Amino acid sequence: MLDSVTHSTFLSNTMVCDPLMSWTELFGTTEDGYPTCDHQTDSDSFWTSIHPEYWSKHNVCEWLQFCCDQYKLDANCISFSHFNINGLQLCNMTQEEFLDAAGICGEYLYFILQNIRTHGISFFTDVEETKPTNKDSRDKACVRAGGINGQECHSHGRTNLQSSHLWEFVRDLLLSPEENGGILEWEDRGQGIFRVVKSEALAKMWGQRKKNDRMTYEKLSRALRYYYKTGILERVDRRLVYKFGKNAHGWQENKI
DNA sequence: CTGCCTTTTCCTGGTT
DNA sequence: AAACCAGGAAAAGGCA
Repeated sequence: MLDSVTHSTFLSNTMVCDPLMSWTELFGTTEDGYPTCDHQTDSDSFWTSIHPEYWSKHNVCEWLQFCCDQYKLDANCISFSHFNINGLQLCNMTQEEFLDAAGICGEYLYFILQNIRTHGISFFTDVEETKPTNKDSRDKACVRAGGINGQECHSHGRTNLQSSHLWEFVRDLLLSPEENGGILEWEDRGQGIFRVVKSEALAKMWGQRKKNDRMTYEKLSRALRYYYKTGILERVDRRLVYKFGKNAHGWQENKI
């Protein structure tokens, strides 16, 4: 875990990405914990049951997160601040705008979105059958383990919980104000300093995520303190205030 | 089964 | 006094 964090922090995306990897190698038929049947999840059907144009802002965010989980995309590629839009706005984005916002994963995500829009499909197996020319295969490279997890996602797929790390949960909550409910607040957006406004609510929400109704802020904060050691968080000498460290990624504004 | 990692649980003691 | 913060220790769970 720490390894992947370190990599994503110190290597550029282009370095992480291997342009030679084929579509199939990355998304295809290898098991990799994602056998074909696993794509038939409730989440998949959710995303195809409602036309993207009718997705809410929250849905858009969830969809991106779901894709990161399901297809092992590196969330670090995506500028989430650019996707604080509803489904209609998402569908109205030009390909160029979309690529700008979604970074190196953009072509692949754009392709998935267009497939959902036009064919109502999102599964990888479907995508695979109608995959574009291999020039797009370079985007696969942003595939890595440890993508962010879908917050409050309708998905109950195994992969969601598995990749659910506390700091990513906190980060994602900060990045989606609608879902946040004032639980967390940026204190200094640029420096990654944030405050836990409602500690008990945060613990409860985290407990829900982990299906653990015994979670408390005391215990959650102990887990947060362990992040000081790994550089995910840095200590801030104020009550209920934390700061993202050099090994945390994906929280920066306008940063891909 | 093993080892590693993150998180949970519990605890003692200090601070606001 | 209640709510936090600091970490140690140990154990639970997930994962490769």
